Amino acid sequence: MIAKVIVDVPSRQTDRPFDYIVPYHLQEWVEVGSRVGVPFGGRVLQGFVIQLQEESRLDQHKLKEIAELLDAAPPLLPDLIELASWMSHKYCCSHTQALQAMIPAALKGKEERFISINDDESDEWKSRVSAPLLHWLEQHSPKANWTVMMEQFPDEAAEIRKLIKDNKLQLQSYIKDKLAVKKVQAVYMPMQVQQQPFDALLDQLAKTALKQKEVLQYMYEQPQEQTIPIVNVTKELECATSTVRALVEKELLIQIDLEQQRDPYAGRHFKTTEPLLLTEEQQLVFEQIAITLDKQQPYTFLLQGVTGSGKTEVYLQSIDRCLKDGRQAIVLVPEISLTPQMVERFKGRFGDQVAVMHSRLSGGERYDEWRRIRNGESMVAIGARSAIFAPFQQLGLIIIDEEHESSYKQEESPKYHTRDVAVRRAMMHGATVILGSATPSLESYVAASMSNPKGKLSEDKRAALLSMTKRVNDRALPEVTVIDMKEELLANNRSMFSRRLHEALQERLQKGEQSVLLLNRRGFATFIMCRSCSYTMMCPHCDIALTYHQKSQVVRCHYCGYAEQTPTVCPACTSEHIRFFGTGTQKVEAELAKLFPGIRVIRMDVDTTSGKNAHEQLLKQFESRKADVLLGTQMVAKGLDFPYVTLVGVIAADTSLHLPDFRAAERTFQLLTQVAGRAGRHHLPGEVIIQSYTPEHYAIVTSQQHDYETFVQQELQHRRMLGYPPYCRLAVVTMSHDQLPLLSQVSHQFVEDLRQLADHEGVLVPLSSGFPRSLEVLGPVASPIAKMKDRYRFQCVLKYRGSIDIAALIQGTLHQYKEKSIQKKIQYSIDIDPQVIM
DNA sequence: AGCACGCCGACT
DNA sequence: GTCGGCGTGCTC
Repeated sequence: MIAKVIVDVPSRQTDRPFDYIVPYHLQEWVEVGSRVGVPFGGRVLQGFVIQLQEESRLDQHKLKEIAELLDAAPPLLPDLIELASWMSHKYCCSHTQALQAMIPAALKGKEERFISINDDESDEWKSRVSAPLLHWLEQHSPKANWTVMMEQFPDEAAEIRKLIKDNKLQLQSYIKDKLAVKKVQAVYMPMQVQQQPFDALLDQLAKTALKQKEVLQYMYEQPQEQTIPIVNVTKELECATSTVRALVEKELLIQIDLEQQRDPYAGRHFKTTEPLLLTEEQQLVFEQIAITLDKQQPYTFLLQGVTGSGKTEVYLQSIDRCLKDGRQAIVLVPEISLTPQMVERFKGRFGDQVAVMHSRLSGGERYDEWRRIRNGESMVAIGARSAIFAPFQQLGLIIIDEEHESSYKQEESPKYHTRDVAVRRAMMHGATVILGSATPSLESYVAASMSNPKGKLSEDKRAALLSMTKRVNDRALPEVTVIDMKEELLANNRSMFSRRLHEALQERLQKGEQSVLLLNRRGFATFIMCRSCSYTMMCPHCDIALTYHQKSQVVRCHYCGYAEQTPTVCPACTSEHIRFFGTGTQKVEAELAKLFPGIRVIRMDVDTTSGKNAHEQLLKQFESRKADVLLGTQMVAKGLDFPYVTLVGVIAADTSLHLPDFRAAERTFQLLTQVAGRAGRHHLPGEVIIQSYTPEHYAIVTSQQHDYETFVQQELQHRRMLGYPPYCRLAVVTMSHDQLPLLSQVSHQFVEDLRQLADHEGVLVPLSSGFPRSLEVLGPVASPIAKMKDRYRFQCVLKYRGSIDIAALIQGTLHQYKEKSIQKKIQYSIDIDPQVIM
């Protein structure tokens, strides 16, 4: 049998299957999706079997054998292999990158090498190495670690290679996993012992061994061959481990290693909840979803529901319906809103069937949760982005909550968008997708509403828009006030708080209610600027301002890691007026303390949330009313639900409006709408105050009125005028090199070649022409970050429309560069803007 | 990505 | 005359 294997080398040249013979003893075990160790170019590499086929006589003589099988059960299933292949094409990444993204990092094996002395050879070679090396080899063979040897005897590397070639020494290597399964030592009483009368067993113990007797009795009373971890025994009976060991020595007990699963939620109790009675609106939505679930045909719903309309309950009941058919469900949530509150709702309804995967779990915990899914113990996976690859075999439902969130796009290769992958995966399984949001992304909204505006199912469509406009219990949306900060300035108020916000805060303090303050900034960097000469500290390797880290008193580049001490005087003009600028969360905090003496503030930013559970802990403190104000960036806006919050203030709504990003207005609208939903979710009425220098901007006006529809219409008009998605699709090709002239030359060449290829296919037509298939190539121009890690960066933007295989076009162009020197030195990065295929 | 093979400068 | 630089090319 021949296995086609994708080897774990992320390079363009090796990004294809290689053939290996499946050795006889592995024939029963190697499957599509298996992870194997294979000899490749003189070493052993990890690889994935993507196909199996019968041997043909033509090629087998040059083929090598699979060296080892790395897992008892294949970590990947055929559907994921197919999905990976689709991803590698669509997102222009190697197959191995796509495959690797699907399994926990714990399963990324690395080669480990050992060297041993070949016994049956003569001793004459021993004079060819130094005495210390020979001694070391003799001591450690046959498990002498190669890496250790190379570190200790670097000068003798060449001679060692020769000795291996001459068959005096032998090199062995195998793949070692990053993380092993956690084992606990456990004991059980073998049947033949347990069948004997207890007194007969006692005879084998010393009369004085009272503790051993206790243990023996305890084990004797267990059900037949019940395995119990030793720690449990010692805890229960308050005895030492050695006591148990003594019984193992006497063969009264047998010790084994028990695979243990780390349960990140161990010891927490989740209150069981029953399905709630749905409101009329929820019921209508649920019925539509139930129909497609029952049909088991792929379908995508965009569920637009105002904050507080009870989307989660609809999710829960949909999942329940899906589980009843014996199919599994995936729930995706933005990383930041995957809070214990959220987990609790799902665990409360579905109990242990829920597996949770997020970045705050350790590698081992994540691996264990993944294994629970893989072996069928778990039927519901809830997690961030990568949980879309949960290895379920019969997927019935995928839910993407807050589908507009930008964190669903992965920034590193493979640069996939979770939404697109979800729709694709659902197609393969006949599963239903629910995209939920109060403020859907324009591309989803347009795709769903064009596909099916009335929300009625029809046979020929695969998507529909569903909406919920009423809040559960008919609570009113909070009153939103927009303050024009220009007027504050005219009224000689130079503080960052408007008079209105100041009053409102004062009022909450008096009443003992809580407030949330949002500093609307993307990122949280604090940079350093001289107030005298406006010199800004920049990274010498990247075109990026250095960020200031308070804890370590250094300035650091967060793209390349370059760091230096924070200066006390300006390096350019030696002025002492060098200051930290940035998020200003600290500045806001200081001002709050000045204006409201004794105020208790919890600040959430990079500095305060870097620890493992810091984020969760801060929120807990706030929830238990240990603070009056929660102050922070975007992260305070997501999914929080505190009963005593009656005021939400946005310090400067327009800071995110003027970013060089065509989605800036959309992001601002979404953020403002979301924070507005934070206030007054319970019995106390809420108030929202938004401060802005451009209060007339449509993103601000419409968010004040909670008017998604009007915002969309205005924004669509802009997008159409400027030629941006959803009126076209975008792909950005970024190229980088350390020599600017060469980079410029190659990128111009690239654009020219791409145009030529597109023209050849008859699609190089301006978008304005109205042709169904059209493409424009813009650039090359310097990237927004013009230099990174000493490499200059140029980018080309492709705008296109219609059924154009943009990835194939780009790859086809790059493929033309036969000159290896160019191919190697220039680095390419290809970014496909998310597009909803429905 | 590694690692081997191969063709040109500074050393015993 | 050899050691070693890293440019080019291959890995089932």
